[in-house]
Amino acid sequence: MRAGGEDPENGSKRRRRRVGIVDVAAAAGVSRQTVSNVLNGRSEYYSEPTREKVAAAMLSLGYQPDRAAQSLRSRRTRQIGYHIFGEQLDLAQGFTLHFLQSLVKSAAEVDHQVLVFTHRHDDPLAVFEDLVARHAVDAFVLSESGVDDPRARFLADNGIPFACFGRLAPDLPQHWVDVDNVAGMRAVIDLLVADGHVRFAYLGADGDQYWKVERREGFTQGLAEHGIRAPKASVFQGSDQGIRRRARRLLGDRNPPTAIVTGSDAVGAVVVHVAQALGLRVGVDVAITGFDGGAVGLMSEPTLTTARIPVELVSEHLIARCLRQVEHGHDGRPGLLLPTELVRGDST
Amino acid sequence: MRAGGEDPENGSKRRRRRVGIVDVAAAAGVSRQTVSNVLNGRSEYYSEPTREKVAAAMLSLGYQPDRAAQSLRSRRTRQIGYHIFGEQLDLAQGFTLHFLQSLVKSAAEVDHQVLVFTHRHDDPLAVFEDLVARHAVDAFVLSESGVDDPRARFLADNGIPFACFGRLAPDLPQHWVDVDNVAGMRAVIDLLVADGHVRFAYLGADGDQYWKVERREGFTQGLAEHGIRAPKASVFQGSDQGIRRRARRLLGDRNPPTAIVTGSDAVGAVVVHVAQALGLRVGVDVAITGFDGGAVGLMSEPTLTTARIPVELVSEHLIARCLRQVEHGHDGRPGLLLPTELVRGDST
DNA sequence: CCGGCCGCGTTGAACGTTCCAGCGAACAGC
DNA sequence: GCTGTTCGCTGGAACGTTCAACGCGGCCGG
Repeated sequence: MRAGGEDPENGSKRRRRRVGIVDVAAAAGVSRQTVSNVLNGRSEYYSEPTREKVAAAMLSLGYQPDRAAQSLRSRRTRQIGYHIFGEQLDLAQGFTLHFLQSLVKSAAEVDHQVLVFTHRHDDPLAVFEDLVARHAVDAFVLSESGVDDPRARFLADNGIPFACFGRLAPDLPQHWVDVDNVAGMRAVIDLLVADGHVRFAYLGADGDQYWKVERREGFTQGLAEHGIRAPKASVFQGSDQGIRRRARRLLGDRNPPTAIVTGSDAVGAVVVHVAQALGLRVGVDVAITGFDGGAVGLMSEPTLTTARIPVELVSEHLIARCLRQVEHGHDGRPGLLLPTELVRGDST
Repeated sequence: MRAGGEDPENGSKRRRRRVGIVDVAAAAGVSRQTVSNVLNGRSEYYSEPTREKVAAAMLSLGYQPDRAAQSLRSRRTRQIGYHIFGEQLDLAQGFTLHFLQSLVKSAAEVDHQVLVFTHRHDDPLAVFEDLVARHAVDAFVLSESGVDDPRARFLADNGIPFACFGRLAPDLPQHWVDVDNVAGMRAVIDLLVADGHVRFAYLGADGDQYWKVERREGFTQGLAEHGIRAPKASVFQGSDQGIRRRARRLLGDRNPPTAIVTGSDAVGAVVVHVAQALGLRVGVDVAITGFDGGAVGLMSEPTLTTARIPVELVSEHLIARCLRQVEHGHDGRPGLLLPTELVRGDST
């Protein structure tokens, strides 16, 4: 029975009241507090038979706890804030949405919800304080966080719980989860070397985010391990346009690389693009790899060989870390580095 | 002064209490209710001088209303639920995120927040009812809504406020905002015809969503208006792979189209891709157009000529429609059709 | 001069939950 | 037998806000 109209049963006084904890208590023949205890799983305060009675009553009355009331009294909102940049106009959007979906799912599993917000341009940090002051969220999840992320610094300074997707400076509390970009990239190189490639190039988006630097590092380290030296000119980071230009130049060379490693699926897709425009068969004439494992790589043709980021694990851990801080007031554990998963596509 | 530690000023009793409406009332020398009235802008219940006193007190105390308490008493959460599909693995993701950003911004402007959620697979509709029953949200915004969207039908049946980005069946309350795809596509055709194109083809993603059908319709209508007939074979809707194949076939023809119109920027980018792989200069040898005006089209090379969806307007109206229902219990206004904006890129 | 109404306020009572202190019974230790 | 402790449970009192109802002076129409 969904919502609905009249209900004579409870028409004695005024308008129909919401079924609350008191109704459940009455139905189960216990006190409010006991119902509350059952609801919150404080198993040391009730016996098994009581739990069953209460559970039955809740079910038959279709009881749902009221978030607002719970929040007011317990000072916990069961909501996690996710900061989304307002302008962000690049191809990483696909990945961001994918991550957000995953985050929402992970939060739902522990009965939490995700509140998405943007900052005001005049004071980008104010909104973080506001949201927690007004009791809209318990904690924050930040993605695209740089090592010296001002948001993280601000939150840490104010003792507001948070967790970042991306590493943080050592003097900040290590509330982060990240993937091992170096290892992931090295695995990609291993695969390419095993495939017999000898001439390599690296293309990535510009910026000094940890992951961008690391993936490039992974590239050179991986090659070094196989005794291959990457010439300076073959490693490039730049804008979308710059990458296209460089890719064209590399591939038009009379001694072109046999494998182009890129810093993300988005860049990889662009390079595939350029290669095909030059009449090359990707996966045959030249190998191209990405990094991420999201939709972009899967939808490209040919599909990209890539290091998949375990998005589900990442978000799960981020949520867990937030909750730990909310409950314990801190999270003693160090940052968490997760491995990527090598996914072989048709581009190599 | 941000948060902070000790504050001797109020150390008389227990721990430091949150600054609430009563503190403001005391500081301003008025009653709780008056502060509340000022806060909620019920201007018929207070005079201008009182308003100023209260405002000054709020400012000096740094008062922020507590969302939880407000929600509990007023039965309004000031939160809007946005449903995001859990699996969605296509290139429209970029647009979805763009739209979400815009929605968040529009909501923020009327002091509302956006709660993102996904459905459970066993009962996709349950979560909608849950969220409103537990007082987590006041209303829902649905995007990617089909004409006969089951979510919209469910919400309408249960009297839950909502607004859709996308048209709805006539027997449903017309809580929707949409763009005029037909007109937008016709404008694109007009431009192409003015540029001297004579042989056209249409490529779009498959599916029977209103917008997909409409954009295709706009294509044929637009051509008809100029006395051009589009042969059956030149109009195609299919999967990503299918589109690539068809594009290759079209462009490899000995009498290829001079302009390829596509149903979205994502498809447009793919087609640009294919054309370049065949050695064609997009914008010179062949014109290609998109539809959306998001990042994909802007980041592609050359940039796509496209019909831009006024995302900001759309989300603004969606939020407005939600609020109207929450406040009035309904929204008498009919669906809203917004025009697109023709954006000329380098692909034509 | 009276009744009604309007402008501007006020106070008590919710809203639905969890916190806090306590309480009886059972069960132990000495 | 007395004290202490744990288990399971209870009722009163918040949490910070808005709702509902009412007060009171002044103004207006009759």
